[in-house]
Amino acid sequence: MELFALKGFNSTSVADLLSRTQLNSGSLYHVFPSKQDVLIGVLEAYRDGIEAMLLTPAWGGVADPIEKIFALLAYYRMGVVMTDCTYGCPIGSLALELHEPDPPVRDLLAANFKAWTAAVERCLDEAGDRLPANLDRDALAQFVLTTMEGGVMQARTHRDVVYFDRAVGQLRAYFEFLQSDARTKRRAKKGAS
Amino acid sequence: MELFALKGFNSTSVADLLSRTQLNSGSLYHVFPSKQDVLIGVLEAYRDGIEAMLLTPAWGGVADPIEKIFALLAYYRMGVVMTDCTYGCPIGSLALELHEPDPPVRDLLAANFKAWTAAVERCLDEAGDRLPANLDRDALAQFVLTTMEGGVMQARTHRDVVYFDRAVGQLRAYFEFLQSDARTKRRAKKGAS
DNA sequence: GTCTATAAAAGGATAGAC
DNA sequence: GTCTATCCTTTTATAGAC
Repeated sequence: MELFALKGFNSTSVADLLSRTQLNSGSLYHVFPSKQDVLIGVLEAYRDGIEAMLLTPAWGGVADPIEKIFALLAYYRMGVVMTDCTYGCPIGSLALELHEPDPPVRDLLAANFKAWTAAVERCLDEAGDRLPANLDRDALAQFVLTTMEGGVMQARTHRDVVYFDRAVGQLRAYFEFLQSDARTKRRAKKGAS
Repeated sequence: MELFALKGFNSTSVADLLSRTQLNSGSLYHVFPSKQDVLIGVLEAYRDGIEAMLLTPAWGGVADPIEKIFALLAYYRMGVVMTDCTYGCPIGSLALELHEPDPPVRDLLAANFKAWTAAVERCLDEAGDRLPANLDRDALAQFVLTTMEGGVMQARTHRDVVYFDRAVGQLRAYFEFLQSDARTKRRAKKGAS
């Protein structure tokens, strides 16, 4: 996970993997028939570890569902800052690096995105009537991921976290509009009833 | 440009470049001292060609400044659809593939993003008072890029353009709120004067 | 299951004639 | 400026002993 996140898949050699894991060629290949199988193992680990490795640390002490969404983004921000804007989202990086991934790899990338947006969607559901009733929660959850990935990409490229912050700031503004809209509609409904 | 967009930088071999260009090793290396210099040439070509290769075709027949922004996104959508969701934004792909690019490469990636967002920002300026006066146009222009890159990433990963469409749909909703907000403020101002 | 040694291929880049 | 031939390194993966 560490090496693929740091250098990507193609730029990580099997020799790198052996050196980092202190394994010998025979041992690694005994478990993983090919380098791609290591990638599959890594993507499965991310998918299965989203709760323990991402959501739990990101949401420590945060109860409000909408703030949980921004806490998730803040957690990625921390990753960006701590690595001097060289690291972003390992899944996103792999998704763009591998142009024509084999189906098992592509499916796992998609599964990782799905797990991520599903977590956000649960927050949106929890937010209840603070958001408009007619809101497409699926689309908004995806849009949060869109913002994170696009923001991370620009922060990395410019080596400046402000590009991430500005993306999140715009998303925050959008959420404010949505909440304000929900309030207006609630009042109108009350008045009409 | 074609090969790097299709396969990425690392997965494009010099042999690929020679075969596609019908050049011999000696000729290519006579002009480009290394493979990275080819990349630099490609990134310069994108940067210098943004008007002719991107804006002009994307904006054919579109006059409204806000619609020009969405026409730009529609142009990328076309690229996604025409390649069965395998192709996205070549700059974004390279930006995430190259984890620690040499300064000249990184600067050119950043310059490409800058040229792109600058074009969007000009549209925002043209939109005048249809958008709130206190709007951070720089941040919003970047957010359009964020949406495009994040949307393209998910469409490619899921091999389904609907993920791109949903991202753009959310951006559109945000723009509607911004325009509505600008109208409200204009009325309030008129009323006060 | 793990070890060392090595195969087999592909990669970027260069040499030197023309 | 362009040609062919080739060097040298890195890379993924395997062989076969232990």
